[in-house]
Amino acid sequence: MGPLFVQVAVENTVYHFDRLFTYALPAELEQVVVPGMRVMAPFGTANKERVAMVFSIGSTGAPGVKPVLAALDREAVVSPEMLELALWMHERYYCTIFEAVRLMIPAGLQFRLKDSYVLEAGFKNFDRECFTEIQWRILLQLHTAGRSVPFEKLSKENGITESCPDFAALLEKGIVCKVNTASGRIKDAVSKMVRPVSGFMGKLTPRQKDVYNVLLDAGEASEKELCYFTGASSSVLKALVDKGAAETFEYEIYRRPHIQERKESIPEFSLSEEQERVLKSLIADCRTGGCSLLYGVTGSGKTSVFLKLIQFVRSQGKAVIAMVPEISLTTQTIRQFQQLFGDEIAVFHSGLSLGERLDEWKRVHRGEAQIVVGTRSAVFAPVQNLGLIVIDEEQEHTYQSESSPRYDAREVARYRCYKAKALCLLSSATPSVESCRMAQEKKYRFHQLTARFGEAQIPNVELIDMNEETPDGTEGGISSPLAQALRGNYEAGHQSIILLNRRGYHTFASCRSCHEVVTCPNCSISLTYHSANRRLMCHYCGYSIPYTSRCPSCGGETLRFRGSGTQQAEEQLQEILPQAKILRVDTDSVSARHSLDQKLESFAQGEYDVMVGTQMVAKGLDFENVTLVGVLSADQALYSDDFRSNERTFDLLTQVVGRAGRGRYPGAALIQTYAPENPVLALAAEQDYFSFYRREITYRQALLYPPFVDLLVIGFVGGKEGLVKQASEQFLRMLSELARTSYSQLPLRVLRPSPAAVAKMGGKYRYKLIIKCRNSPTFREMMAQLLCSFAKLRDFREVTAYADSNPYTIL
DNA sequence: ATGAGGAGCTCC
DNA sequence: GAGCTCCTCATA
Repeated sequence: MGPLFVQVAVENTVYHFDRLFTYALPAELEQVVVPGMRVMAPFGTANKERVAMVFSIGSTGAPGVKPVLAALDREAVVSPEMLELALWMHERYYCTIFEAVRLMIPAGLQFRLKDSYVLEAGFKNFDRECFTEIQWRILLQLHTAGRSVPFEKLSKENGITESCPDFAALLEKGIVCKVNTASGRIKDAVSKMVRPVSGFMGKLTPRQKDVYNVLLDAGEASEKELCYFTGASSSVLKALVDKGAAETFEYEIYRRPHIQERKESIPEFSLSEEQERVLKSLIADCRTGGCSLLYGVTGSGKTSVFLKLIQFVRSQGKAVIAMVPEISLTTQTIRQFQQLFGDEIAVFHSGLSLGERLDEWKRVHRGEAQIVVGTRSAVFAPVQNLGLIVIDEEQEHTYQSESSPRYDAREVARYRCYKAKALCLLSSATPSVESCRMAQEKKYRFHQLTARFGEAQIPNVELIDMNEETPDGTEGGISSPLAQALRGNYEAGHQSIILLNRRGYHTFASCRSCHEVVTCPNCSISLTYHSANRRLMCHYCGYSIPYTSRCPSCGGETLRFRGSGTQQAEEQLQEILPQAKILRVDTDSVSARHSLDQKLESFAQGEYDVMVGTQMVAKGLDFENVTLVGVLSADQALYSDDFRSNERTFDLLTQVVGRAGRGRYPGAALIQTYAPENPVLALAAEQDYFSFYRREITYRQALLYPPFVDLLVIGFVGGKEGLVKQASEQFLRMLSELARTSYSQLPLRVLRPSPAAVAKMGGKYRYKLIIKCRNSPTFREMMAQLLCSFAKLRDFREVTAYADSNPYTIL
């Protein structure tokens, strides 16, 4: 057998030179290293130690390549299928391979490389005279530690830097050595257990004897339990162990996310005839794999159908991933899932602690949990033998990552399903235009649920023309028909939901005399008033100033904040319904992790009469006593200059209207608007998805938008505006050149570069370049080449270019 | 002669 | 992006 080599993805590379690198595998690691395991590898001319993921092991490799230094895992942490997925993502999303790999490893398992220092092994010369004060302190600290100490700690406690003369001298003489430590891993949670040593004949005190007998009886117990049951202190246990009457061992436990038990249990559910029919066809789809789209009006019981489908898939011994768009929806969903599947469920979302996340990941990795429920990141769950991925409310933009790697969880899901011959099920009451088009073209199978489940009726929707309402001085007020409806509903003992469209409802501050709006100096957006701290704050960078009536622009005492946030809406509602209990739900009021769950739970229990909030209240919630929904202003989303604004408005209104009348009482919805003639609003009021789709698809075709083209946005970011602008122009020239020569066969349309909607963010200027294209492998090859050659241009070092494929918004 | 600083290149 | 080498140019 000749020498072996490994192909690895190295961390902290940059896209333009990222690829799999080959290292020699030393003989002592041959039996240890497998693909999917991380290793330590020297990288670059300085041989800086970097974490690297092993992709493959083979016998080909140039002689003289550097050797891998050590294995960092005891077993593979990423499966071969997931490694393949990482390469696919690298090609598809213009990210580095390791960035893609990182998504597949829980944060608790990720290494943070830290520079640490140790005392030289044979160091004996503790002569105070030879060292300065600071050096002496460092020596003592390292000596007492007896192991490596992170530089951070040394620096904080001794006030040194890596290049300061005292410290540099110690390094120079080799008295102190630099070592790289991989840290930041979360420890396994262990429970300390005790078991008796049978046939123990030694002497014990009465107390000890007592505990020993309990232990003999129980066989084994955790230290905690044993102390609790016997009332003994831990020193009694320790004495037992010391005398040899008992021994301790460790038992790995899992940190499980805590799900509140609902007081009454959900009754066993049965399916309607229509649901039964859809379930049958979905079961048939599972055999073929591919993609299916389930369209079901709000309240038609899509979830019940999934649950039955998942039961089927599990009965075939296959694993399931179920995704929901938001954390706030996971609690309701998980509760339902747990009723049916118990511990087979693992939860994946960002609301968990690092320890919980790690442990849920481990349960899936080890095959102990085979149903994963979670948000976008759940698509990377390490399930084996995948049978089904369900994507609920598939049109939601939360399935797209807004930071690098800018992946789309739906595309990743499709890829995983395709590879595993599993079914990818997209579900929605308002499918994205793209998905519906796929169904229309028979690329996805299509199923629909047209009736609300049980006695529930589609709510009656009315548009209220706000132009006819007498304005009472405040913006976004509550019209008299809505106020009347609220009173009626309150008196009937039912609950109401009021939606405020956050977009355009910013409580920005503007000056009455000079009409200037207060904006962030780092980001080109207006500051928002927060009543909690009475400050004007920037949503992008966190910049804030105290709110006063003094205008920063003209200096007059005429600054006022305007617009109607949830708080003002809450106050107005309270005026209309003085007796009612009102629940406000927005990002300000639910910042604490569990408070949203608690609030929703008390709303479900009927402790509140009205819920008012932003998009959060629009989606997925299911309260059977809600019979009235009011939308304070439907217009804002319509007038943003984004090709998806109609779709967003239709989706939002349909969803929120769908919250009403889900139980046995009929529901109603009132939508306030200044543009009552707008056809999108009329279609949403009628809950007529297919007419909306037909209208929208025509518009998309006419203006050449997805799904008729793919969009690729190239973003340019840098500190100097002129340079960023020039960079985008240079990029355009390079693109035109390539498109004319080597890639002349590619269909392509490029829009002129322009400043991004938020042209300045965090003090950096941003430009964008929109490319309408077919996202083919050849196109991606061209873009990869372009991004690489652009990165090498010296003139634009200070500008970074990145690509964002099919972004949800192109603002 | 000397060394600071910029350009250019590679990273296995 | 980081770190290396090589080159140039100002300076004594």
